[in-house]
Amino acid sequence: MDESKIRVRYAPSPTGFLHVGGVRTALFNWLFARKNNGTFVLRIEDTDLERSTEESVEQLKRSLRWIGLDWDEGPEIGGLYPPYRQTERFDTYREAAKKLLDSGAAYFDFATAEELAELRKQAQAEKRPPIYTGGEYRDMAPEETRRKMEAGEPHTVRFKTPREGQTVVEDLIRGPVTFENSNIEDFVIMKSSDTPTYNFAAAVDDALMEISHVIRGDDHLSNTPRQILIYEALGHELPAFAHVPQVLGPDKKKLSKRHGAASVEDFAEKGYLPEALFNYLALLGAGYAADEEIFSPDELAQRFRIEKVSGNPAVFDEQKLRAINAVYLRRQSPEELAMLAAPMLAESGAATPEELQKDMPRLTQIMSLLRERIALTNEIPDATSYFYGGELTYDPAEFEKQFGKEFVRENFPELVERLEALPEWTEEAIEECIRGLAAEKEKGARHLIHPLRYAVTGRTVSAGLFETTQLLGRERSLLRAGRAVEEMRNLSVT
RNA sequence: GCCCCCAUCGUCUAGAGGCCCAGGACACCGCCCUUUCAAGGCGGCGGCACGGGUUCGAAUCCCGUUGGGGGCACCA
Repeated sequence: MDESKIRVRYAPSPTGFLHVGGVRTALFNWLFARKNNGTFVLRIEDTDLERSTEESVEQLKRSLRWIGLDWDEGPEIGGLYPPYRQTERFDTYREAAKKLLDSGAAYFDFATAEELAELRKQAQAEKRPPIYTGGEYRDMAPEETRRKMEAGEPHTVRFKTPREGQTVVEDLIRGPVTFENSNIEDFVIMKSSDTPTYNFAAAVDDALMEISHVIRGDDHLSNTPRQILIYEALGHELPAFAHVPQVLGPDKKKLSKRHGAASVEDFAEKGYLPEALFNYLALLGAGYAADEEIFSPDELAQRFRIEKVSGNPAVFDEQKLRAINAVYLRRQSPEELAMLAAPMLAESGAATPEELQKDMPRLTQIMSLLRERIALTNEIPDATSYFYGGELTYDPAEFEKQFGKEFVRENFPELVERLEALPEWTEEAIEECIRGLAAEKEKGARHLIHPLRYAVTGRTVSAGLFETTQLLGRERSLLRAGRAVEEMRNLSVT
């Protein structure tokens, strides 16, 4: 196969945020294109004038770029077959419709909405499938049609579906899927507003844009025979089809906002890295070997095989995404993380932009301490806040737990004095100081470490205490430790 | 109701007739390391939906049942 001829497309309709299920099919298209040196086309399917919005178009492009899916042809880029927005291609569809009308593959239908609803009701009552076959209009005499047209009667254009035979979709993932033509109604291709329906516009565009592989959500599988019929009537060679399953929530229902997060921006907001979402989504149902799971987009593309994509719907597992995100976070350099953290800290009010500006090297060190302890970038402000500011407020119950013990009461003040006297505020000196005192008192160092940790960080968990204390700085550490000594003395002796 | 798709641990999956009394990852549970929490190391729990075939042999092939998903618009 001539690889340069491989053309795929992602064709979203701009009616809301970019759903992760959507990104995943975009992703598969992208991977397939990159793997085969093909072209990845972005086409905006905005024929639904009611629901399509300009914000959604922008949002869509932003989300795609955020996660790293760049398109080779499409809006803002151009390409061989512009325009890439269906609302700008209406003439093309009208022309194609005319071609089908002329060849007899389609016909004008004058049935009103009420008549159609009535037919549907009737079919239902008789427990027949509601398949509309055009009634008197399908084979109406040309003169009669002309007369009605001239009278200005509202009409649609319908496809004259063969009453017999079968249409088979050769699906790359599922194999041949056979549909009885008798189960396919004479579907509308041009609405009475003289604009195309989805099935028509999509098929016409895929044909004209020379799309070689249609990779899309499997909610379109049952549309495919209609599109094949259109292709054939138009005299175009068929593309290959691959229908990828939906992404489900934990309750096996289609993933939605109800599940917490469903769109790319939801996950971005929650603190996920684009690389991590990319990696996770690509893994979800793509049938990669399971021995390793962390891959770059290029590696994923090299290993991607469309026919290995699983045919069954995949449940979205945020815990796993989170785990992968943690891996990516750990892979970032402390410098990169510091760049990421600075604006977050400023925004959260934990530190002022000035002090951050002044001391990026310290933030960098902080991030290298905390890198392994966070899974989402959102956790950064909370995880680092105690490195900034002065005195802390302690939870009385926890404070008492840490400082109520006799050993602590007797020796913590001494520890603080010794720390104050330290000539050098280094990790090593601090450690020696603490361990030294503990040894003198013949107690495990942990008896001093825990209360000191609580005193200087305000929490019971942190990175290693010695390095933390060094990074906190002498002044801040001693201020907090001294304050703890005072509060300790206020504890009632029990 | 009709049409279509799908079915391996809780979840994502490996498995394309013997290599599988089924392997990995996440989650969970232990242990080790250790100043706490992570990270890391080691170990554990846990699954071929069910019933019939085909075959010397089936997670793998066929049929059915059940279950889940999707579609049945002048929406995409």
